[in-house]
Amino acid sequence: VDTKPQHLTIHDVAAAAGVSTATVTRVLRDDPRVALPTRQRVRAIVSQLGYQVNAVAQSLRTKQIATVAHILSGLFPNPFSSNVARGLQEEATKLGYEVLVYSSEDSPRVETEVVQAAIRRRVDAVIFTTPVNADNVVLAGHAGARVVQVERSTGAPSITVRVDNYCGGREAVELLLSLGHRDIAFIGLDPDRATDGSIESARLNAYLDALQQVGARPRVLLGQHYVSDVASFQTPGRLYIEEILATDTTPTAVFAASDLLAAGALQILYARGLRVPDDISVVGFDDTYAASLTPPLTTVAVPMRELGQAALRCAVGASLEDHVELKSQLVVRESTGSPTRRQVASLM
Amino acid sequence: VDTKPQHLTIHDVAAAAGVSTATVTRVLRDDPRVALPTRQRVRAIVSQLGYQVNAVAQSLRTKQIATVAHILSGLFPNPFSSNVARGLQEEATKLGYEVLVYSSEDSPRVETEVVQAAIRRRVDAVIFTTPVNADNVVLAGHAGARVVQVERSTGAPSITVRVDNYCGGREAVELLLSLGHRDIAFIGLDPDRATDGSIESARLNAYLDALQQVGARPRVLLGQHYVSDVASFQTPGRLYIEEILATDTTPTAVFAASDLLAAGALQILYARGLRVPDDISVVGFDDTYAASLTPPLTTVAVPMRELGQAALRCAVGASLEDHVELKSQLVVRESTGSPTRRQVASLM
DNA sequence: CTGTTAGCGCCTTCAG
DNA sequence: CTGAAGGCGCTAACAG
Repeated sequence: VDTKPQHLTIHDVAAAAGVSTATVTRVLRDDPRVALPTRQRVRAIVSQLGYQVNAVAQSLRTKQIATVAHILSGLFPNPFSSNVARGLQEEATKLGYEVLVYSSEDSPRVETEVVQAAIRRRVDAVIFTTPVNADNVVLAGHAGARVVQVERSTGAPSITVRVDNYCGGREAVELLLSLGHRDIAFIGLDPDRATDGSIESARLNAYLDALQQVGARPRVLLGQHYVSDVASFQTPGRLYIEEILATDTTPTAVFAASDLLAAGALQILYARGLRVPDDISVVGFDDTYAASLTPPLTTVAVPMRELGQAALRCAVGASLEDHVELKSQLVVRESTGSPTRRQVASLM
Repeated sequence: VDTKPQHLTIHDVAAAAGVSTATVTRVLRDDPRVALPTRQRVRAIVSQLGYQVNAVAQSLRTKQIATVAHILSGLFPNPFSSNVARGLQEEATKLGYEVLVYSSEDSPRVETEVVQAAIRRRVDAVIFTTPVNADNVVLAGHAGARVVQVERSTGAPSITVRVDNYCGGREAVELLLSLGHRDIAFIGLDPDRATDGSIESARLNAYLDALQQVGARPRVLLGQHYVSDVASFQTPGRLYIEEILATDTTPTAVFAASDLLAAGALQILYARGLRVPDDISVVGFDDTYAASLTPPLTTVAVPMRELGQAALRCAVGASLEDHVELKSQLVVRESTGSPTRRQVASLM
């Protein structure tokens, strides 16, 4: 390792093999019209020299970029974004694409900048895992890139990949109902305060509809306490559950709209000496932290990786549909059980 | 939006502005030797047309790639990798670089492939957050890229960025000691079974040394149960703590070599009806899951984001040092307390 | 089957 | 201060 090991070019290879550069390219690209001996000789030289084509020159010439941009929000890293990113990665590798990752840092200005950077790179597609500003998704589209919005989306038209939150919510609440619970509280973020409240609405409506169907009275606690710091995302869960515990009758179950909210709730319940699920059942949503919590949390698993995979497939045109909707899955762990006699008695 | 909006070139801009392409470039690159009126006219055309330079052509010509490759292990996504990735991202944006993310999937073969892909792209640097095979880091170096290994490293020489795990471990155990604990168990992975056991060793040795200094007897439970599935990483923690609880005397505190292990331990403790920290104190390591656990876990915070930032700075030559070592930080939460009379009595 | 030629879009001497 | 010309490394006609 000396100073700056200049990269080899096809000219070097051509010279070493005693052929023209055109022949080298043909061998590299598996063009059949090259005599076998020539082919072998070139191959030998290539591997002997350790030559690697210059993908930059190649892209310029062929206009094949084989790269997609993945723009994450400022929330990254969180399990959701990370898992989506991972799925995307996997699928990209599988299909021969590479991924440029950017973060919008939740700022429209920064988002514009990264979209422009992606455009300059002439990426084939721009995938937003939580876009900030509709104009930016339009901008990406105008530049000729395919555009995909994952889970959350602005009004801007594009391919979308999301999960059926309503259905997942129904399953969660219906599990509680089937266990015998009738006094079930809901804690979640206020749909109207979120950038795109559709996820929050779906989960909340699923809860309301499920209760209504059996004539149970809802108890909704919507987050006024929005906390943007990932490190203290449990805090709202703690606050909501405290409000609930301050009422005359404690519900027999709580449906938290996210695992993080549930985590906060579990902490308070523990501090108050209430056992889960003996004294109160808890269900989460996402299946991000669920398995690590105490007790292991029953939750609705969002197929994060699959979202990423689907997003990539759409991004490179390997999918027929333009609007994919994936199903969530209920995962029953140890935080749910039937209401005990004690609880039922206290309700009378 | 018609069919395929051809990208504009510098020629289009030049024609529209009635100047040569050379002038357009100069304006774009803020070359001072362009008359003000000309400059303004070109600028106007550029923004009016929405022209964006073709970074591919630009890179080919200038040989400035301004891109680094970040190769993650198959463990990704986990909070560690994700946070490192995030720090890297931030710093890259700040310094004008872009990041290509790859995953080695823990396979030497795949790792070789992604390193080659990075080389073909002529990236300025290759950053490994958990390299698999030393040959691949050598390969990257041979190709003229700067190479950085984060936290774990193979024997191959390169820039390294890591954290002082020994020091962090000492602080954790010394906290327990200062609280009055003398019977402290250690649960962790066996250093000899890890790819690069230096992290595991450092944490274990810190524990052993700290106990030795006060003459306390160590109780080490090393993981024979290695689980590679992220979804069930709590499992080992559960198994180890069960082994501990099966002994005659229960320790008054447990030092878990990672938050995930601690999470598993907390779950078992809860199931057995033991209160934390009243009956037993628990300390973790990493500060990944700690804040979400029940009770909020006292742990040693690893500066993951800072690792990523430092890695990027080293990767682009913006750092003076070639071997960075960052300090961890003890974060005291609610899982630690003094041993109670009951515990002390039971030890007699 | 193989070589020659002409660019991809941009930047950078070198002249004017 | 501005333009013309050449070339980065590779590929795709087009000839032989």
